[in-house]
Amino acid sequence: MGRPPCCDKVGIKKGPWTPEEDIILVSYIQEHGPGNWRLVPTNTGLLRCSKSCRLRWTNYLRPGIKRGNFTPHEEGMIIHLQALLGNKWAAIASYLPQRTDNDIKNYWNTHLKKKIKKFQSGLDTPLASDLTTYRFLSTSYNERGVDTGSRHDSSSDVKLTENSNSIYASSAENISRLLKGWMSSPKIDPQNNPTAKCCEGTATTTAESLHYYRLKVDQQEGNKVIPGDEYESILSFDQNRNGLACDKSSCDSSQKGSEMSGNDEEKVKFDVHVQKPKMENNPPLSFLENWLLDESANHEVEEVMGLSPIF
DNA sequence: AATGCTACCAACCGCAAACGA
DNA sequence: TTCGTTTGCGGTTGGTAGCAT
Repeated sequence: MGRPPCCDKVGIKKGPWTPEEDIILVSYIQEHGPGNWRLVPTNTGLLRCSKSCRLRWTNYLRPGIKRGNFTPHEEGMIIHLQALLGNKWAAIASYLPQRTDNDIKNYWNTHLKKKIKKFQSGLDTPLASDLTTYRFLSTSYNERGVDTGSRHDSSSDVKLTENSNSIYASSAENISRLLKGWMSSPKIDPQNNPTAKCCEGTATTTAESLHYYRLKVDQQEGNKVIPGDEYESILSFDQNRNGLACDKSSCDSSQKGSEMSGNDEEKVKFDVHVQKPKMENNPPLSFLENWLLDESANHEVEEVMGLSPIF
């Protein structure tokens, strides 16, 4: 027999909160501050359990909460963060300070999951109003091993790269930057670390807490993320260097490239398996904050939170 | 107008981590 | 170190509004 639920006590009210209850709770918290939730029902006379009081405050009454009407930018951030972090709603919410984890979770379950499903099945065509979201769908899903066919190259990203005013970089650039940040400094110097010249790619999250990186090394165009390509070699995360490591032969683009393509354009495809860095030593996702801020660096907040000027 | 279906979201539940004695 | 309590988190549920038939 486990611990009885806190809300099973006799006389404890359940269900939607009334405005009167809200006022009582807010008044109490204004006076005493949030916390010590166990005392809240006792001191206020509310017939609610402490848990319910805390939830009501954090998800609804707390100041600074923005409700409803998720902007395309917010949608994009949620999609992207979900792809990186999984269903860590609290962590995702920390990057959207005006939104609660519950709100984000609800929005994901009711809107975004469907959008992604549609997108993956190829049934949906990105509309102008949805372009920002689709941008993130591309970066977050197309390169993670999900079979998305050729949509990545032919649809949203084509439009993106056509417009230099885009507030976001292309998928490949974004992911490359994300990865750089994820890997964290010190950055490996390719000159001194010949085995590390392919340390850029795309990140996805898997159930095994591994991050799979797939990239194409192209001597003409530089490193590029490519979706849906074959894996050619495996690289691992080097904890000591805080970067990717691989054997030199598998990184030898000329050798591999000629084997693979047999033409002048030498390309090597890598699949990079990277162990997730330890969180306690590596502040989680601080790079993402920087990245998100950087993405909007040339734009007013209102502009970024609304539609991109390309629309 | 009545009924059924779907989407949405506030709130609940259970688990686990954090905290403190 | 142990154990009880508190807090935080993520999954799920249930009520309700809106729409279709």
